[in-house]
Amino acid sequence: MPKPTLVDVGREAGVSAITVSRALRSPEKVSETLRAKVEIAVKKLGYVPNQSASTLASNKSSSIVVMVPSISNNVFTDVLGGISDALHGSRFNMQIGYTNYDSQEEERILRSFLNPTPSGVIISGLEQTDETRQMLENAGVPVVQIMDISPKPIDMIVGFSHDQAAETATQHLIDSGYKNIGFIGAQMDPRSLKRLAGFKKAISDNGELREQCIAVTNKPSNVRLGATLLDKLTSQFPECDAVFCNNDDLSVGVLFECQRRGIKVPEELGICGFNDLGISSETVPSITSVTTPLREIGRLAGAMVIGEEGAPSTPIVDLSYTISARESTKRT
Amino acid sequence: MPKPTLVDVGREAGVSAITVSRALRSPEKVSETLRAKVEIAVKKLGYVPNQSASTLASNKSSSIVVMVPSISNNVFTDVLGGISDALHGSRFNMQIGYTNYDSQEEERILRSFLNPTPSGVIISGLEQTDETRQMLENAGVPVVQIMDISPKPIDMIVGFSHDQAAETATQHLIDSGYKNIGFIGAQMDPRSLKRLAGFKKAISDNGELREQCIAVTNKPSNVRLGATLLDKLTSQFPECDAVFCNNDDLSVGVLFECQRRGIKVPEELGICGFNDLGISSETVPSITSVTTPLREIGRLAGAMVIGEEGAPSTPIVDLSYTISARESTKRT
DNA sequence: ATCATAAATGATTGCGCAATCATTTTGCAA
DNA sequence: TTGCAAAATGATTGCGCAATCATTTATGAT
Repeated sequence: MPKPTLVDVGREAGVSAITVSRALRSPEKVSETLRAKVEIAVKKLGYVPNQSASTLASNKSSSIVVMVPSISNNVFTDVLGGISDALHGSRFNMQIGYTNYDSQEEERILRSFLNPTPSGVIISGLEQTDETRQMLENAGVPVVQIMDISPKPIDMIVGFSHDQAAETATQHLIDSGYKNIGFIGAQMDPRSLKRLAGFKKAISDNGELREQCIAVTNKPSNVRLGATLLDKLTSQFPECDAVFCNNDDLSVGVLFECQRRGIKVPEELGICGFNDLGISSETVPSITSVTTPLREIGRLAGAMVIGEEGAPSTPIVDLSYTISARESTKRT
Repeated sequence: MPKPTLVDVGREAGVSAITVSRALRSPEKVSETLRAKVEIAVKKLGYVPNQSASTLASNKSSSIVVMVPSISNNVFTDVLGGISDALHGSRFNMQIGYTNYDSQEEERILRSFLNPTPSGVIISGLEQTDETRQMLENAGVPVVQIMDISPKPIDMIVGFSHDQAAETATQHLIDSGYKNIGFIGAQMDPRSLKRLAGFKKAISDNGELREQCIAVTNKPSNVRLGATLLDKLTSQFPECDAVFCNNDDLSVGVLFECQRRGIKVPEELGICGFNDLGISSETVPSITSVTTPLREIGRLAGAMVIGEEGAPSTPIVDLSYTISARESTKRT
């Protein structure tokens, strides 16, 4: 038997199709008895609404488009989890696009996702192409940029300042007594570059910035890369006594490499990571990291994009970060 | 201006709407000149096909539904990455559902995802409700179960045997000279239970299985939990000299706890993890783990569900796992 | 009872596209 | 040139639903 339609349900319940539609979409607008009859008919026939037809007829889909650079990056799985939380129980579902850190790809994917128009868009970062921004503005739906912060978002934005977070973390290393601080970074996307900028600012403000204190790569980040980059850093910058890492994969990798090479942490080398992904607090010694509100970003973005009550009333939400000072920077 | 439709493009190109549709969907069926004209018109108007209308008219959507228990579990991000790889460049897109390890929730989500009928379904595990299996069979589309293995899949299946993998890993511990081997597990879903069964079998085959050698919880897994469960295990099973961990989060947590408590690995305690998620090979000492083909599962499932050439020809694909023996079990 | 008003329900139409079938044009052998 | 198959293009229709407007029924004040 073919899938039942609204007409079938109507026939079963002895009412017209449109009444069934109403009973399902706005139960408060139909009488109690009728609502009950419809419910029974729906159950009996196993009726499930056809999304496409609904979207086509009403010209609005119930999906929230989420654009992230990567799925394998733990940072974004946390954010997606937050969005998922916010959308759970609402009538909206999530449609995820992976841009692979490529603005052109982002534009391409988003273009196809915007027809039919979704109910809202959540998009990572500030670096959309002009075309993309144009599309988003024309779409006439709520748009929430996430991860970063800016005074002029496309529509709304929730995130935090990567420069400031990195600057504060670097200052923490300086305050802990380290003199020759290096920077290790992978996957140098725009937010990573901002972290580098924040690092440079803190160093410059406290003395002289030397180019050899920076070891970065554009490869995707992983634990092993932390070891590789520490090698590179210590060979080009032997007097290095602390490292600020772009993210926690790297900082963990650095710690392990220190253990292998017999470098004492925090005495001979201080280590600070970024994002505080859960393992940093568990290693021995535990690793200082910048705790960022990833899940909260997702949750707020979700709430904002669907206009949920309880969502922030301002379109710009600058969340705080905290330095979780741990053993890896505790020089006595 | 409103979004252009096929009719608009047709008018612009001086042809009928249906010809435009054909030019876009099966370019080989229209003349070269016309194809060019249509292409120009499409570019000029910025035409993007309306998915809903297309789906409604053709009664087939171009999405592949993927059901996974959780997004924050690294295991599934790897698998999703593999599926994403397989689908990239094809005309199919991915629609992801999170079941949160709940069969009823899975059934509910899947029901809504099946109308309109997608082009295929990829679903984790074997434990679907009868209703769910029924729905999937009725849908008449390719279904690929993943992660586990079974002689009678709903349609197709790609995975590996969790019992066997765990049994082999436990045997590796026995062969390494450990005498009192414990089991640590979190998030005891059906596959975890199979691993436990494999563990028990290996132990029983080599002596006597004692209940106190097992410490498990249903909480979601994380690194800290490894430490907690090691505490529990060593208090109920003090003579324990090796642990097989349900997954790598736990094994890493166990290693760190050993470092904190001054337990020598691998001399006083051997450690073996599961899934080999990338950090196990980097810790000091490195941790033995069961390397499982997560990304490959995703890639094959993707290829199988879209019937890509290069996909396996058999509906049941039992992938291999390997024991990556590392320092944490190298008793000299 | 009468009427006014609101609440409840129904009929019609079109969203944008693709399936189907109909028609026109092209290529080319005889 | 003619004829005919094959290729190219077009016209019509309906997918399932929701918006809009029309109609019926209930409610209640006088």
